[in-house]
Parts: sequence; structure tokens; C-alpha cells
Amino acid sequence: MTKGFGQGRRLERCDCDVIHEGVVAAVKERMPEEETLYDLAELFKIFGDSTRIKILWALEEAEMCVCDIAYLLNLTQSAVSHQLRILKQSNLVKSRREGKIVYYSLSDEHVKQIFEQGLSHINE
Amino acid sequence: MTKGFGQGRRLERCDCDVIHEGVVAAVKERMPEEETLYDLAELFKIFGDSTRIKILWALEEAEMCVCDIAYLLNLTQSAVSHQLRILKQSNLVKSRREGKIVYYSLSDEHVKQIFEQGLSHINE
DNA sequence: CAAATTATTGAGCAATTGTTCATATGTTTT
DNA sequence: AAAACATATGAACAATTGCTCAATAATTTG
Repeated sequence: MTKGFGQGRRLERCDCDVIHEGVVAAVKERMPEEETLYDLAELFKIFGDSTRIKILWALEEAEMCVCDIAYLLNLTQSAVSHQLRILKQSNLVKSRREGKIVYYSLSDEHVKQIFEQGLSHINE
Repeated sequence: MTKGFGQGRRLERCDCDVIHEGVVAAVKERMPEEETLYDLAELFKIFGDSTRIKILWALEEAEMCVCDIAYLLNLTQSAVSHQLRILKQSNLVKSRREGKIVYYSLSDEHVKQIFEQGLSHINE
């Protein structure tokens, strides 16, 4: 009952026999939409860079301008600006201008909780 | 009080004046260790790929063998195996062998919560 | 208006990454 | 022992990524 079912249902990509049809079918049923999982991966991709993590963590403490962040993290202002653009596009950060200076701050309260959960894993 | 302090404290990487010394100093005080943030980024890097997200999500539903996963997600067995190795190295997944077959399952209960938080952000 | 300051943007480059293909390993079956 | 099966692994390749450098934009100051 685990292998050799003769309906030609096998996909080309899977170069082995399906072992547990029932389990696979049940899991498939409960999987979220492809797009949802893709979006989730895209979000974590943003968190998957230590520069961006640092920026987000810093902005959790206080609103800062680009130059503050660059100084704090020992990065060029250009590098910070590039990363802030990415963070802004992901709605993780928002900005307001005051004269020459642009202040950035967090725009999402989930970030801290996600970080805490991540730390929980790291600390076993 | 915001600029022009004359102590030569500026780092070379930061190609502009520090604007808000007090804020930067306070934030610096409260920042976690460099290594902690690096590890956190490394963890999220793992989540930052839709194949791995799918595998983890699937394993949240049921223990499965490599071939099951490959079939479920329409991937080659090799691709799945490579990703499982990465997930195992990060202690996100564990395996047990039963004859020819290797069964994989989640080894961390934080994963689901991290995913839920991520989805909360996506759904604003 | 010109100079200075803060921030943004685009091109280019080295480094990293995910997949494929071929091969190897471990186990069971004949 | 040989064949078959499930999985693992290494090399190679295209694609992506994060930074630097140079140039540009936006604003204030002299």
C-alpha cells in the first residue's frame, strides 16, 4: 500500500517512489498557499542579514537619522541608506524628514516579538 | 550640542557628522552583543528560502521521509536532501533511520510561533 | 546663488546561495 | 553477491546579494 500505485501520478521532479501517500495527501491538504509561504520567506530574507538586524534592533531603542545609524554600526552612510530602503519597502521601517535630516523608526510592533522567538531558539 | 564636538571620535566608515550623540550612546549601551545579532541573522537566513519554509511547514504537520517531501513539494530528492542537511545543522529538524528510509521531523517548537508572527506582519 | 550638509541612487564587483547532475553510501531484497 | 532502492554528497553554474564608489537630489546656510 505504500508503493507501486499504477496511476502515473508521479511528478517528474521526484526521482523516487512515494512512500507514504496518505501522509503526503493529508499534509498537502493543510499546507498554506504557495504565495503565502513565498511571502513569509521574503520577510525572513530581510531579517537574514546582520546589518539589517542591527539596524532594526537599534531602531527599536530609538528613532535615529541615517548618520546616527552609520556611526553606531560603523558602516558607511551609503550602505545604511541602501538597507533602509529595503526595510522601508518591506514596511518594517518608516521615515520622516526634518530639514536635511531624515529620521527612521520602526513601523511594526511584531519585529521585537519575532526577534525574541528567534533568540529563544538560539538559546535552546 | 548636536554636532561639531572636537574629540576626533568619528569613525572612518561614517562619512558624515554624528548628529545625536546622546541617542547613539544610549542605544549603543542597550544593543545586544555583536555575536548574538549575527547568530540571529543566521537563523533567519535559514527561514529566508521558500523551499526551506515549505519543508518546515510540512514537517509541522507530520513526520516524513525525504521522498515524501520531494513529492509533496515537487522537488528533486537531491534538492530536498541538501536543504534538510542545512535544517539539521541548525537544529531545526531531526532524523531517524528505519531501514532504507530516513524520517525527518521538527526538533524545535519555536518554529511555528516564529512563522505565526511573520504572518502577522504580512497581514498587517 | 554658491557652498555645505544629509541622504539617495545606480553601476560594478566579490561573495554567497540554491539547484542540478553525477556519484557515493547505506540498507534491503533476491 | 548483485541488484534495487532511499538518501547523501561534491562539483559546477546561474542567480542573488551587500558593499563600495561616484554621482545626484534635497535642504539649509553663508
